[in-house]
Amino acid sequence: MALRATIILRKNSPPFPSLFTISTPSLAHHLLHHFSRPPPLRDPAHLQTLASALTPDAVEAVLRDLQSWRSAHEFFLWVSLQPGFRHSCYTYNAMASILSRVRQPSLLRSLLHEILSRKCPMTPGALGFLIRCVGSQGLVDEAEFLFDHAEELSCVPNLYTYNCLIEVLAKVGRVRMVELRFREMKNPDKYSFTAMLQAYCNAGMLDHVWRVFKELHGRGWVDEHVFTILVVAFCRWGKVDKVFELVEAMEGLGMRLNVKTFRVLVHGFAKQGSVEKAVEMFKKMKLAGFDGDLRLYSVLIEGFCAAKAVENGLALYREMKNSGICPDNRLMKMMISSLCGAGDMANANSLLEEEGDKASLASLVSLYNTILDGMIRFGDVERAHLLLRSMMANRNSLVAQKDGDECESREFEGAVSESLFRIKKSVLPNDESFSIVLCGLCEGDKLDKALVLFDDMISNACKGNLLMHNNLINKLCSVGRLEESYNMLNKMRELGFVPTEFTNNSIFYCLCKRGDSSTAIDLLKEMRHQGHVPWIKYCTLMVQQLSKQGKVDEACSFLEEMVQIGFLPDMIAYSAAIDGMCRIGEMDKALKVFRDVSSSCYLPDVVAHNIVINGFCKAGRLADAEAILNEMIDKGIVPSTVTYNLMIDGWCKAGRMDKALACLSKMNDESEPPSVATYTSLIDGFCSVGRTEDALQLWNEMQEKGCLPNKIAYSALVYGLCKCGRADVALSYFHEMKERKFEADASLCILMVNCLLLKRNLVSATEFLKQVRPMVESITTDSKDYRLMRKAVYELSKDVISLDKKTPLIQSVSGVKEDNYN
DNA sequence: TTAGGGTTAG
Repeated sequence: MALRATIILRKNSPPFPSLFTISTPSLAHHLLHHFSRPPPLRDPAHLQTLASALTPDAVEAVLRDLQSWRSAHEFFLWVSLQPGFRHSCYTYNAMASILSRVRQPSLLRSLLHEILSRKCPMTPGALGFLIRCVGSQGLVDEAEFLFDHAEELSCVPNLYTYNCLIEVLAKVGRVRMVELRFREMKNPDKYSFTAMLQAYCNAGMLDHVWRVFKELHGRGWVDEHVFTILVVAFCRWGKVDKVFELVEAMEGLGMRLNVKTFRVLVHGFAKQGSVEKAVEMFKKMKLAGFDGDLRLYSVLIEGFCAAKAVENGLALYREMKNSGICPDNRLMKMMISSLCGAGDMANANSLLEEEGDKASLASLVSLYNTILDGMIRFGDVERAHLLLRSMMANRNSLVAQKDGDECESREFEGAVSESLFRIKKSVLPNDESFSIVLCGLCEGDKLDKALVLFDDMISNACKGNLLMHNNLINKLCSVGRLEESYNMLNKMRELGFVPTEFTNNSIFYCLCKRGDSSTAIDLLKEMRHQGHVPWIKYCTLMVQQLSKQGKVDEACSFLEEMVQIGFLPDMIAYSAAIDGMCRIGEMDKALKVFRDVSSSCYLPDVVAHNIVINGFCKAGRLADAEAILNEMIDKGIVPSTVTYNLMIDGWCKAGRMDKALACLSKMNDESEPPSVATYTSLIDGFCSVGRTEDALQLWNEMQEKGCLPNKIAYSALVYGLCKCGRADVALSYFHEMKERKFEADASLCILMVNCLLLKRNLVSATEFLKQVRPMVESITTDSKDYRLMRKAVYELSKDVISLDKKTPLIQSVSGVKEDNYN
């Protein structure tokens, strides 16, 4: 390195001698002096002089010593422009090393380009070094390219060059390429095998990992690095026990992990939820003589908190503090949040007491906000509300003392002792505090309290946040308080918040629930303008509500207007409209909409077809219903159980049991399992035509197939048997129904009573009448049930059976003449 | 912050 350069200086350029030789360190020193300062402060004449003496060694030294990478790069470019200077592989590598350290892959790429285009001769070692730099920045293809073009750089790669390349390939898991290069190598060494191991670990190829490990072991090449690769890989795969096994094996061999690996393992286990194991590893780390720091403690404490073992987290927190490490705001928030979330307000409070004084005012308020949030998550919104109120009281107290000694830093007990927290005098609630509690109140269905708090918030000169306003509006809308939600919308705008898609959709919901289509259309226009999209399910709600109110045409117009505005309703919304028309018997209109929608926008699905089939069945137009069924099969839409149920019910109601049974067997053929509704329709159908035995056979078949009867099925059977005069069989099923905890309706009981009377089973009839008594109030005087009831009471009153005369209905029917009700 | 809204039996 004792190179000397001769520099011929211009005349009159003091303080430098006119002619002298300069050593490399001195040259480097002068260059460093210039390039460490901004360009305007450099002496161009002097630089020019220095330029003529440049040597690669000096350049390398300057690059190494310049503090800033930008200056280094600037120097490098300057050097490249100097006539007569040629970079060596070492100056290139010095620059490459800097660029990879500061993560500048694109500059690194240009550097490679230059090296290759200038065909800079490289030694195998230099090429290996360069490949490492390039690979570390993820430029794997470039690394391979360099290797493959070694010849152009007058380089014959040696074992080291190969190892550098396969390490790069291994790190990114390019196993096949590693294997290929490995096979090309003549005498792979320890490093080559280690790179292979790394490759298999990164690719998760466990069998290969063990194979290579055995190979390394057999050659006596297993070292700490090899173990570390394995341990980190097993940690990543969540194989905690294996990691411990390996670490113990290392200990047995007198090896130990380095601190970085320990940290990786502790972090890894904690993040994977094995916090106990993380702590065990942490203990090993401390035994190995390494200390924990805030980050490591934080990740462990967080692990405990996430595992709902807050008390362990707290113990570790204490240990950390005892070892002299102070928590940061993030850890404090996590601890306080977890303690509150677990309901441990006392410890949350102590933590705040211990650290609160050290925190800045902003941090302190954010800690209080964490408490508010934690209380709400614990389900104690009331306590959070009280705490917030105590914080608000601080402001009032400050105002009252304005001219007094407000610098006094005393604390006073929170206004409400149940909040358990001492409120530091300086703490005032901010927008976040109000938002947290207001959202909590909304969530807890305490809307009116939230509204009062909102007004108080405004008096406290706070304005909350957007989420809070949205929640308030959403809550108001969900309980139908539309006017108030409009007021809130105005207030939110005045406070500078811009309503979002969520805000508008909350209002849209309310309008749909009310069936107010014209206002909803206005809102949709506005939303379109603002680029907001309506939640399509509310459109369906609008259609349903309008249909319920008998305004099917309005529902259709609403959908049409939506299209005009530019929002296309989906098939579900159209289906709801079609269903509305079917239910008022407007089958032809319904069919037209069904056809229009099919031809213009959607392929109707099974449910849409079912709706039309249902419409036709209920209108008694079974042939039309069947035509729709065939049409859907032709379209390739598979009928569902509901489809067949609708057809079966239609045929049963028309007394066509043959057709209904044919449908049932089709269901079995097409493996659409019959449901309890299928059997109920059939049982009802058989009873209606007097075929009670067939009905009972189906009843058994249903249960054999694992289909359990429900209340409707029982009612249908009992009703049918009564109608056919089989009171005793009906009675046994009625009892079974009650045993299975299905409550019979009043109609069924009354029917049962009359049926028993017909059979002169007066004792049972009386029992039943008593059962009906609690339901009497719900029977209207103009109903069939009422007439049947009167008839039953009259029949019974003719016999000497004690009746409770107190019941108004029974009183009213007592003494009624038979021809009055017949 | 929001994913589920339309069809069947007594």
